[in-house]
Parts: sequence; structure tokens; C-alpha cells
Amino acid sequence: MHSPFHPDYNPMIRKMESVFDLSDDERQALQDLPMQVAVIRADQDIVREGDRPSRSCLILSGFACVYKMTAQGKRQIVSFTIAGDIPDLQSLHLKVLDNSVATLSPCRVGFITHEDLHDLCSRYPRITSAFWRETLIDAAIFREWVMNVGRREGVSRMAHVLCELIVRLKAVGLVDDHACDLPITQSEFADALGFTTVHVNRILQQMRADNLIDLKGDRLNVPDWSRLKEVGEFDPTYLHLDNDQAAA
Amino acid sequence: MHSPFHPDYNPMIRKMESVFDLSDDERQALQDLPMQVAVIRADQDIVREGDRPSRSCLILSGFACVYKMTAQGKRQIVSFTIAGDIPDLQSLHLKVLDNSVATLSPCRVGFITHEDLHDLCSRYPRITSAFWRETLIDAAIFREWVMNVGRREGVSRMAHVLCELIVRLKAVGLVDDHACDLPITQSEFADALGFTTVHVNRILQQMRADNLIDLKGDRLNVPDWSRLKEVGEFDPTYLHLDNDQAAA
DNA sequence: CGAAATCTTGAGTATAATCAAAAACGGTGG
DNA sequence: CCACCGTTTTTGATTATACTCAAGATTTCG
Repeated sequence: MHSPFHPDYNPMIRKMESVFDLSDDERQALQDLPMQVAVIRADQDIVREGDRPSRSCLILSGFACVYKMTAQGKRQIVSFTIAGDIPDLQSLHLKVLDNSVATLSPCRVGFITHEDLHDLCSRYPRITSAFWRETLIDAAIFREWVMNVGRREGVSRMAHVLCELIVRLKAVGLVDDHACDLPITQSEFADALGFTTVHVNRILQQMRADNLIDLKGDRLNVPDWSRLKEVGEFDPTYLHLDNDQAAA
Repeated sequence: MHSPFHPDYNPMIRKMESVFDLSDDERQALQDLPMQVAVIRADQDIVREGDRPSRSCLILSGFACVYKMTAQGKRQIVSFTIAGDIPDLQSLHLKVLDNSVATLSPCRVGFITHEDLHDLCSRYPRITSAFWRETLIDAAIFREWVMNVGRREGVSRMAHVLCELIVRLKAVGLVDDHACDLPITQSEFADALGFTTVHVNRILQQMRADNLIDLKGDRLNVPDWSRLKEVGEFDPTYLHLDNDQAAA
């Protein structure tokens, strides 16, 4: 579609086009952006807290996460990242990384130098805006997570994160009929929700018993989407998807 | 200092200059930015979740906060904002606000139209970068708060937020010798930390008993800064202050 | 001085953590 | 195809952190 060479070459461009009307020039410039592609196996750090990277990473496929560690060695995942996301885009303007990014499943990752990104931004102000906007949505997700972890408990907290994942995955075409791949372990959910693995396990059992979710292995199915949204108090406004096909 | 008319007219410019070398043109353009100034009393919403604002607000003096409400009516404060901050700068690129901003103390607030901000950015790309950077630091603070609320408990969680406040206040010159004004109630701390008011009260008593803080009324004094940092596991990297005078 | 807001206290309860071990699963190699 | 290994999930019992409810003390401010 967007690249003459590879049908779904660049999910970032697709994401941008769902909000923005790119001119031919702008689209071409994005497609011409040099990118070093690597395949990275599961559970590997892509970048680490303290790094001073000279490039950013675009997730082309697979699941990754942004996380931080407390001084006591506890991990907190602060967001999940999926195809089309650039989890360390902030390093374009903040020299030192204050978080790490790790794969959760095998990932295809495209590395783009800051130099090339800066060139692109200086030539196309609307692309600057689009990138800026992406980082603002990341911030909105962090805000929502603060509330989720601070003010929701057990089942509700888990339901909310699942709702977010489904809506975001749907926006990039990775959900079929309320079912999707979800290669996230209970221990990883625990690190995202501020729980222990044991507690996540008990929450999931309860949700299965209530027929809220059908989660087995890497596969999630949602039998009753509106009930899951209700339990998770989920309102997708904060994802700023604009084309509301995904928010339904 | 920065304005010929009013000695500390615009703390935003001071903040920017602590990181960036502004040209005379750029500084002048910032000073000429039209701004409607209002004085707002304590505990008032400045903007509300769901608003579609056509301007952003610069906190000139006083304390405010960014907050969200759960469907069940619980409040979560996701960050404190102080002089020099523009807590809703994201509305420049995200049409609908996904959070509210409220005063905690009486505040002087400057409203700047998005039109003027867009003009400024289109004429001065480096100012675009500076604003973008500000929003990226906001995001870094949200990330840190997710970790704080998700993975630290009691005294440690409270200590961390106090450390952040002190370092940020010091960066804008509002700390004298590890003491500062802090017009934040225990109930507001509770909403920021994901605790109840009662629990915050007990935490503060414990911290006072341990001589970690001297907090009475609106005044905070820190007898032993390095111990408070240690208890709160505080590392200021995520604030990206760059001129590290404040981080000491 | 008096009313409202804020802070404090106590007792009982709930949610989630901890620790330890067993069961189930998924992939690998013989 | 099956046995084996490491990972992930599950279970049970106990403990800890934080919540709830309710009331009383103190502070703030008009």
C-alpha cells in the first residue's frame, strides 16, 4: 500500500495517515527514511536506562514494553508498545534515557538515526507536528496508567489494561472479532499493573470465571466487549485515535 | 531580567534559558507573546477533561495539579505543576483534553492562544523543539509516577514525591536552604500517591518521627536531604534539568 | 469568635504481598 | 513421538500494607 516495495512495510506511516492527510512529498520522505532493520528475540533490552542513543527504534512487528527499575530492583512496566510505535522517540530531544525498552515477543525493529529524523522534521514541519503528537499520546497513556495503578484495584485494573491493548491493536489491524495475539506473561502483567504474579493469576482466574475474558497461552478472546469496558471503566478518549472506527 | 518591564515576568522563559541558548530574536519573540493574565483562587479548575481549548495556560506563580477522575469518582493527581510550567501544552496538538488542571493555591495564570503558539513555532523551529522538549519531560515525570505508585510503598512513595517537588522548586528558585512553601493538603497528597488521607497522615507522622521532614502548615523543611533522597530512592535524571546545579 | 476545612486517632476489615511448592505447558532433542 | 528441561501457571497458608468508618482535635480564615 504505502510502499511500492513491501505491502505493510511501515506501520508508523499507516498510523500517521489515520490521523493526518500526508502530501505525496511527505509520504515519500517518510518512506525514504533510512532504517536499519533488525530481528530481536523475546526478552531482550533494545535500549537501556542511562543510554545516550543516537537513533530511535520503530517497532515493526511484535510486542515490546517500556520499563523502569526501582533502586530495590523491582520492575515497573510503564507502557506496552506495538507495531507502529517508536517507544524512545523522546531521545530525539532528551539526551539521557530515563527508561529501558525491552521486547516481550520476537520483534522486527527499525532503527532510525536522530540525524535523519531531525533532517526530516526541518524539511517537513507537519511531520514534526505528527511526531510531537505521537509523544503527546504516549504521555496521555502514562497519565492514564498513573490513574489505573493509583485508583483501580484487582479485576478493574487488569480489565483496563486489556481494553487499552485491544483498542490499540485494533487500530493497527491486529484484532479479529475481539480476539488477538497477546504474548504477555502473567509476570509481565504484574510488572505493568503494580501487582505480584500470584495476584495477577488470581485476578485472571476470577475474570475467566466471570466469563470476562478467554485468555489461554498467547491468545486473548473477549466474549463481551462492552462488559469488559464497563468493568475496566474504559474510555478510549485518552488514546486520541480520532478516526473513531477503532474506539467502538 | 528577561523582560525590560517586569523583573520576573515570565518564568517559562527563564526555564527555557536554563537549557537553551536563546538568540535575541527568540527571546524577544517569547517576551512579545500575547498573554492574558488572570489570578485564580485556590481549588478551582483551570481547564477540564473533555474541553477543546483554543489556548494553553502558563502557571506564573502558585501551585496547581493535573488530575483525572475514575468512573467511580476517585481522583488521581498525575502531576504537580509550578511556576514556569504549561500543564496543558499538549492541547496544542491533541484536540480533546484527557485530564483536568486545577489550582492548589491561589495562582497567577497566563493564557496564550494556540494560534499565537503555532505562529511562534512556525517562525522559530528551535522554540518548537524547546516546547516539544517540555512536553517530553512531562511524560518522563508521568513515567516516574507510574513506577512510584506501582512499586513503592508508604514512606518511600511519599519521600519520592517530596524530593521531586523540592528539586523542581529549586530549579525555579523557590527553595531556600532545603525549605520551601508547599501549600498541598494531606488529602491532595493522598490523591497524588494513590493513598487515602488517613494513610498519608500516618506516613507523615512516621516521617516526622524519623526526622525525615519538618512539615507544618504550608511550610516544608528538609533536615537531611541525602537521607530523604535515599528513602525515596530519588534520582533526578528523569527531570532532565541539564544544568545540574539543581540536582545536587 | 465561630464555622469550615484540615488533621488526627482508634478499631475493624480488605486487598494484596510473601513464601513455598506443585502442576501444567512449551519447546527441544533423541 | 516421547522424554526432558525450563518457564509459566496454579495452589495454599500466612502476613502486611493500606482502606473504611466514625469521631474528636486542631487550624485557618472571614
